[in-house]
Amino acid sequence: MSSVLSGEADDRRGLTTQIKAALRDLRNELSILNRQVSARIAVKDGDLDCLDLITRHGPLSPSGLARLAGVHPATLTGILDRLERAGWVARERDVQDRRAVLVRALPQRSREVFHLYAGMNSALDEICAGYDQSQLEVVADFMRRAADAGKNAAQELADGEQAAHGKPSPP
Amino acid sequence: MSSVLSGEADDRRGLTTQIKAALRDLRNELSILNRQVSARIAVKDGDLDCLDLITRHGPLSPSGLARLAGVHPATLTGILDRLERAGWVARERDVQDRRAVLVRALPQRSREVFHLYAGMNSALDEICAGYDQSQLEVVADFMRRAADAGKNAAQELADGEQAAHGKPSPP
DNA sequence: AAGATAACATATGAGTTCCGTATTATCCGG
DNA sequence: CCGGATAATACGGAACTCATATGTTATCTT
Repeated sequence: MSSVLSGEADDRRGLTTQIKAALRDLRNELSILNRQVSARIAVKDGDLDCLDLITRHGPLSPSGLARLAGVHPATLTGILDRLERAGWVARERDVQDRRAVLVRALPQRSREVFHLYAGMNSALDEICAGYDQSQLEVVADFMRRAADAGKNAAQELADGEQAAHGKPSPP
Repeated sequence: MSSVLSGEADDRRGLTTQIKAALRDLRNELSILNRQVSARIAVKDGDLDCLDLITRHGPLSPSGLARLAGVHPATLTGILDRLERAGWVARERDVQDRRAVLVRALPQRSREVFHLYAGMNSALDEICAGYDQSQLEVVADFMRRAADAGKNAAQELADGEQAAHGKPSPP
């Protein structure tokens, strides 16, 4: 068989491994950056994750947010208490369903956190400037797929947890 | 002025914005995945971050790890206590400097966590299979740069914190 | 249509974690 | 050797997490 072909296959395998390693690294560094930013605005890093979710996924209910963030509902109450007390978010009752609450991010303070990410932001601009358009498309595409894969993997783990403690598997 | 050129510039700007959004999303999803994995092995998610760092950056000292992970040294003592008690890592005294300690990951249990990431792992294999070699190189390269940018940004924030509380700026 | 049931958010409290500071052990320069 | 610096940990108060309980409102059942 062709050594050229198997050589290419090896390269691909190696690259895939490199990508996984880079992804672990990336997650870790971004996680640390997140921690530093959190410390600056005097919230827990989990709180900042939630704030980010609230900002991006519009006004939403605490229970929805709990599912989205993968935290216990009671924990989320505490998180929202802190975010609300510090003026990051507002709670308002849902007019459709008066049991429910809608949480929305307040725009004023959001600028602060944006400013803290300014360094990372401009660094990313510089990095992106080094690629051509089709390459940027590849990168954006890859990251969206990877994020989706992460979401699915997390969901499967959550479901598995469910199955382990509850009924084995619904028919 | 050329509408074609400004159109391309607009596309690039849009792509850069998309990449930043995708990166936020990616970080968030991976963070949630991390939380689920942590819950499965009964450790805090910060603990898992540290375990990952220990695994990847070989045996290292608690103080080095504290710097690397961006956590308070006293907090790290607690983290290591938990990881050690559960059999994830071992502490051993450094023979060169008997004040110091070396922390190393124990291989046995590491397989468990590997298994929990199996779903994500195979999903990434599939995703990577959809790109050709040069595209994979672009992705790997981008992620390494982004991780580096994150590290620098976090470092700058940490230094700024230092400057804010200590001397304004050393000459 | 009325009552039972479920869903939503939050209160409560026990157990755990975080982190500023103090303590102990060790290294290094003079 | 000794004084100062550095590594890791001990300690304790404040803060956090989470299982469970509670009060309110919606939805289902018959």
